[in-house]
Amino acid sequence: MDNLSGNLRLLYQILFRAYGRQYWWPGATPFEVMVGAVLTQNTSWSNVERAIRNLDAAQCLTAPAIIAAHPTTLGALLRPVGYFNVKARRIQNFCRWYIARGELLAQFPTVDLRRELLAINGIGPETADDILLYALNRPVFVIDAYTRRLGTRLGILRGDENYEKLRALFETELTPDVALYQEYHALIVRHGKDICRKKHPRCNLCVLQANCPHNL
DNA sequence: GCCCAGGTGTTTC
DNA sequence: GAAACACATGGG
Repeated sequence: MDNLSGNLRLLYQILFRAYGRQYWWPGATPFEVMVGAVLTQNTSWSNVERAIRNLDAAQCLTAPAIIAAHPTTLGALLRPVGYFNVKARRIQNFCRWYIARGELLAQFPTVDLRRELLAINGIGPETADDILLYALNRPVFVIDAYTRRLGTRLGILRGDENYEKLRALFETELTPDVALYQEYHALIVRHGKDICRKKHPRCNLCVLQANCPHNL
């Protein structure tokens, strides 16, 4: 576990060389990014895109419209993302907070925003950090299942660390750089989608480096 | 037909 | 407190 800083930086370089820039988050506006962050919970992004198109087509891609919509109507638009009844409630909860915060949002300190986001029913640590990093451009490192899996397979992590522990790990070892955090998380997800778990059950480096021990 | 996906909240032991 | 369960669609 020594020289972790070096490991995390090296991993970033390897991923960047393998995949290049990812142009994340896919979303036209910050608000759309926030909505997408809630909708993508345990759901593939292609399904989220359908739901966002539905919202847009129904003139329902604004916070006031989402709040005003009947939960059943909203649920029908969200059908493609799965858990649509749950997520209808969740984005309404989020939008009520978003409206209440109003223009002052951009000026709030990151720690305060994070605490408030986590207090919303339906916003957990990953969703909160997606919103902070990709919609509000705050230097918060996003941890997800791909991050855990990759770190575990590379032997950098044990795998059972809790969310805050992992976030602290990355944020301590990397300089607080929004562009770096945005790109790093995007690369981890890209790699996670790219590798086939059945072909590479043990090691994620195989597909990145020809000199990985498993390829020798 | 079965497993998984850019999680989170509630219920149960 | 941890562990199990509920939420639900679309793609491989």
